Amino acid sequence: MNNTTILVAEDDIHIRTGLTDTLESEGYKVIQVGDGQKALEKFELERPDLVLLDVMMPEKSGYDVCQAIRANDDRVPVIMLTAKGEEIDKVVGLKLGADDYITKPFGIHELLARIDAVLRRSRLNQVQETKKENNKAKDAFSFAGFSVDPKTFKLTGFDKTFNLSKREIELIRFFAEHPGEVMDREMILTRIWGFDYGGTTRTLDQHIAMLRKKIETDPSNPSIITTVHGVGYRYEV
Amino acid sequence: MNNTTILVAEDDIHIRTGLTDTLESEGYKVIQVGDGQKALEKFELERPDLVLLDVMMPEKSGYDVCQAIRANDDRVPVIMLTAKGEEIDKVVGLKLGADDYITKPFGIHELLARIDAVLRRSRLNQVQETKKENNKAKDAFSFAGFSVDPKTFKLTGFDKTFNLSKREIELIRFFAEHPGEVMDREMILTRIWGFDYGGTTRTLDQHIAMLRKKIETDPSNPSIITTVHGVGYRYEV
DNA sequence: TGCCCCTTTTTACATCTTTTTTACAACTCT
DNA sequence: AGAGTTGTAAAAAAGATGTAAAAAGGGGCA
Repeated sequence: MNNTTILVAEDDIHIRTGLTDTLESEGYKVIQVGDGQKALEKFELERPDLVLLDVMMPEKSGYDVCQAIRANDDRVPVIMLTAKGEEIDKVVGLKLGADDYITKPFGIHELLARIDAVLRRSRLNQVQETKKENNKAKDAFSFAGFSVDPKTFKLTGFDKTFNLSKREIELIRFFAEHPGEVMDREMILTRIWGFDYGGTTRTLDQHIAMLRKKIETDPSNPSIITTVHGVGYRYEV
Repeated sequence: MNNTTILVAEDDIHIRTGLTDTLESEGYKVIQVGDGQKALEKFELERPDLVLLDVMMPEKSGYDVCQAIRANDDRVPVIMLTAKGEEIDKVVGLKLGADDYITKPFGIHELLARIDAVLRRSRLNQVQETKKENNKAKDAFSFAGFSVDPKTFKLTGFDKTFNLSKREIELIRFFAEHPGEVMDREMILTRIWGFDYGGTTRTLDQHIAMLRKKIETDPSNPSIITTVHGVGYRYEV
């Protein structure tokens, strides 16, 4: 278990609750607020270990909040969330004091990786807590008899080798992490494509079809990733 | 037992009483009103723990009520009920302050899940009550000697395994939750198909027949789900 | 910049599943 | 027996999925 508290400041209710649920399921304590003013209040009150700040918020923008936080705490890690097209250069470039930024929509792995990274850095700064590199994300894993190597983007097994794309790796990893469970489309899209992915659900089907071509013996009659009509897909164990 | 009070504002008498009955049987205290004006009055008077607001209501729309509530209480969770095709984006998008919305017709499980979710969040905000994820909805349960797993959509038992559809899972769960009780058709349709389901009652019979094919030793002479003539069905204990 | 190549997303249509309705035979109750 | 109810196969409708191909996006590089 983990005692790290994260303050999430984001006005979009769906993104906010999505973030909250995800972070809580990762073992973080989460405080969520919907505008910049409340973010500051909660920050003073709770002194979280990390702050996720949406740039566009009612009352006070993420920029303002970040500066205000930095004015009396130059240590707590701050990650800015920016929508595509917003001027992200300013966040880092103008030295508002943010430690990182991430562009929406972002997938869960990307977010968790950055949170890990900034937390690790801030802790190294505070104590000389030499923490072993715990980078599970890049370790090879096995899937339905294949071996998947995220470092080389290769899938090998049964005397075959395929190159995988980034999405394919993410998808396979996701299924590998949930053997036997039915994963519904919304959940997959949210976790891999991002909390506010706006695209169609057919994108996912398309990727599934591509994956099946590589991993299934008979792609038109899949036995590894099966369809659960009206819900999603299941990685058969 | 539960001391949570829910204010239900909905003009359709059938949906409203259906909601009320259901929520009360779940242990919530319910205050029901039929228009937006009364919703506000009751809100001030009773200060419920959660508000269910139909968007289309006489006197004052759900939007208006939501805003008015938010004007002096930015904490109480509000869930909007919208008919299919109504512009739901506005609910969340225009930042009226609702915590969630749900599109009619909705089944009871979906509603209860969302109520649980927003209540959990609002409580997490108030106290730092770190509550473990208590997701009963996804736990496997047993039914007539079978095991039913909502995570995998599989029914296993007696050396057999079947894949279940979403409706079948819902139906089986419903019976499993009410062993020995006679469940009348209207109630089953309301709870599973939604509070304003418009279809015929034969739909249910058809689904029962399908279920019996999977679970009964002799489907034409059922012993697990029996018929109560003129009323509905019963899950024999 | 403009072009090329590769990945990702969207589109479009065929196909397949599930759900619902229909139709009629069988059944229940009085 | 008669009226209403239920069982259930089969048709119909609704909806979801598979997938090829087009379109869009995104570097890298001349």
